[in-house]
Amino acid sequence: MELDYYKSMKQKHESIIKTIAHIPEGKVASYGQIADLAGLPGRARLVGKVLKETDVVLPWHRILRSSGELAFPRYSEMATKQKRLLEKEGVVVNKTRVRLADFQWQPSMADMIFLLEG
DNA sequence: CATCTGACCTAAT
DNA sequence: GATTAGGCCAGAT
Repeated sequence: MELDYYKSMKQKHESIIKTIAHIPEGKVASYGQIADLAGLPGRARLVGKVLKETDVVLPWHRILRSSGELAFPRYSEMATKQKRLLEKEGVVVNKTRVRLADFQWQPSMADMIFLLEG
Protein backbone atom coordinates (compact mmCIF):
# COMPACT_ATOMS: atom_id res chain seq x y z
CA MET A 1 0.00 0.00 0.00
CA GLU A 2 1.25 3.38 -0.96
CA LEU A 3 0.76 5.49 2.10
CA ASP A 4 0.86 8.88 3.68
CA TYR A 5 3.98 10.81 2.75
CA TYR A 6 4.24 9.05 -0.58
CA LYS A 7 0.90 10.47 -1.57
CA SER A 8 0.13 13.96 -2.85
CA MET A 9 -2.70 15.80 -1.15
CA LYS A 10 -4.86 15.03 -4.14
CA GLN A 11 -4.16 11.33 -3.77
CA LYS A 12 -4.88 11.48 -0.06
CA HIS A 13 -8.23 13.10 -0.70
CA GLU A 14 -9.04 10.49 -3.31
CA SER A 15 -8.18 7.62 -0.98
CA ILE A 16 -10.35 9.07 1.75
CA ILE A 17 -13.29 9.71 -0.53
CA LYS A 18 -13.08 6.24 -2.01
CA THR A 19 -13.03 4.70 1.44
CA ILE A 20 -15.98 6.68 2.74
CA ALA A 21 -17.99 5.84 -0.36
CA HIS A 22 -17.47 2.18 0.46
CA ILE A 23 -19.10 2.20 3.90
CA PRO A 24 -22.20 -0.01 3.56
CA GLU A 25 -25.70 1.16 4.39
CA GLY A 26 -26.66 0.46 7.97
CA LYS A 27 -23.04 0.57 9.15
CA VAL A 28 -20.86 3.31 10.59
CA ALA A 29 -17.13 4.04 10.78
CA SER A 30 -14.98 6.45 12.78
CA TYR A 31 -12.77 9.15 11.34
CA GLY A 32 -9.71 7.26 12.48
CA GLN A 33 -10.91 4.02 10.98
CA ILE A 34 -11.42 5.69 7.62
CA ALA A 35 -7.95 7.20 7.80
CA ASP A 36 -6.42 3.80 8.54
CA LEU A 37 -8.29 2.08 5.72
CA ALA A 38 -7.26 4.86 3.35
CA GLY A 39 -3.60 4.22 4.16
CA LEU A 40 -3.33 7.35 6.27
CA PRO A 41 -2.83 6.19 9.86
CA GLY A 42 -3.11 8.96 12.41
CA ARG A 43 -4.79 11.34 9.98
CA ALA A 44 -8.34 11.35 11.35
CA ARG A 45 -8.34 15.12 11.18
CA LEU A 46 -7.72 15.05 7.49
CA VAL A 47 -10.79 12.87 7.03
CA GLY A 48 -12.92 15.52 8.68
CA LYS A 49 -11.39 18.22 6.58
CA VAL A 50 -11.98 16.36 3.33
CA LEU A 51 -15.54 15.54 4.29
CA LYS A 52 -16.19 19.17 5.01
CA GLU A 53 -14.68 20.49 1.81
CA THR A 54 -15.48 17.99 -0.92
CA ASP A 55 -18.34 18.35 -3.38
CA VAL A 56 -18.54 14.61 -3.92
CA VAL A 57 -21.78 13.12 -2.66
CA LEU A 58 -20.89 10.75 0.15
CA PRO A 59 -22.56 8.89 3.03
CA TRP A 60 -21.15 11.45 5.48
CA HIS A 61 -23.72 10.54 8.11
CA ARG A 62 -22.06 7.14 8.58
CA ILE A 63 -18.95 8.78 10.03
CA LEU A 64 -18.85 9.14 13.80
CA ARG A 65 -16.30 9.89 16.49
CA SER A 66 -14.30 6.97 17.86
CA SER A 67 -16.60 7.06 20.90
CA GLY A 68 -19.68 6.52 18.76
CA GLU A 69 -20.84 10.10 19.36
CA LEU A 70 -22.30 12.03 16.46
CA ALA A 71 -19.69 14.31 14.99
CA PHE A 72 -21.58 17.53 15.52
CA PRO A 73 -22.55 19.55 18.58
CA ARG A 74 -25.38 17.89 20.49
CA TYR A 75 -28.79 18.67 19.10
CA SER A 76 -27.37 20.97 16.48
CA GLU A 77 -29.14 21.03 13.15
CA MET A 78 -26.49 18.81 11.56
CA ALA A 79 -26.51 16.32 14.43
CA THR A 80 -30.27 16.01 14.18
CA LYS A 81 -30.01 15.47 10.46
CA GLN A 82 -27.31 12.85 10.90
CA LYS A 83 -29.39 11.00 13.47
CA ARG A 84 -32.37 10.96 11.15
CA LEU A 85 -30.35 9.63 8.21
CA LEU A 86 -28.83 6.88 10.34
CA GLU A 87 -32.13 5.77 11.79
CA LYS A 88 -33.61 5.69 8.31
CA GLU A 89 -31.17 2.91 7.49
CA GLY A 90 -31.63 0.99 10.69
CA VAL A 91 -28.81 2.32 12.86
CA VAL A 92 -29.95 2.83 16.44
CA VAL A 93 -28.95 6.20 17.86
CA ASN A 94 -29.35 6.61 21.61
CA LYS A 95 -29.61 10.36 22.26
CA THR A 96 -26.44 11.35 20.41
CA ARG A 97 -24.55 8.10 20.34
CA VAL A 98 -24.34 4.84 18.42
CA ARG A 99 -23.17 1.57 19.98
CA LEU A 100 -20.16 0.85 17.81
CA ALA A 101 -20.14 -2.77 18.97
CA ASP A 102 -23.43 -3.17 17.13
CA PHE A 103 -23.01 -1.04 14.03
CA GLN A 104 -19.36 -0.42 13.22
CA TRP A 105 -18.32 -1.44 9.74
CA GLN A 106 -16.08 -4.50 9.70
CA PRO A 107 -14.45 -4.48 6.23
CA SER A 108 -14.37 -7.85 4.47
CA MET A 109 -11.28 -9.08 2.65
CA ALA A 110 -12.95 -8.04 -0.60
CA ASP A 111 -13.41 -4.53 0.77
CA MET A 112 -9.74 -4.35 1.73
CA ILE A 113 -8.61 -5.47 -1.71
CA PHE A 114 -10.93 -2.99 -3.37
CA LEU A 115 -9.54 -0.16 -1.28
CA LEU A 116 -5.96 -1.17 -2.01
CA GLU A 117 -6.48 -0.97 -5.75
CA GLY A 118 -6.20 2.55 -6.91
C1' DC B 1 7.90 33.11 8.71
C1' DA B 2 4.81 32.43 13.17
C1' DT B 3 0.34 31.18 15.02
C1' DC B 4 -4.14 29.50 15.10
C1' DT B 5 -7.82 26.37 13.93
C1' DG B 6 -10.18 22.14 13.55
C1' DA B 7 -16.82 16.98 11.05
C1' DC B 8 -10.21 13.89 15.31
C1' DC B 9 -7.49 10.15 18.29
C1' DT B 10 -5.03 7.69 21.97
C1' DA B 11 -3.20 7.06 26.50
C1' DA B 12 -3.00 8.22 31.02
C1' DT B 13 -5.14 9.80 35.16
C1' DG C 1 -17.81 8.24 32.51
C1' DA C 2 -14.61 12.97 32.45
C1' DT C 3 -10.42 15.60 31.83
C1' DT C 4 -5.72 16.50 30.25
C1' DA C 5 -1.88 16.32 27.36
C1' DG C 6 0.12 15.29 23.29
C1' DG C 7 -0.12 13.87 18.63
C1' DC C 8 -1.69 14.97 13.89
C1' DC C 9 -1.00 18.77 9.79
C1' DA C 10 -3.21 21.54 5.70
C1' DG C 11 -5.00 25.86 5.13
C1' DA C 12 -6.12 30.31 6.84
C1' DT C 13 -4.56 34.51 9.16
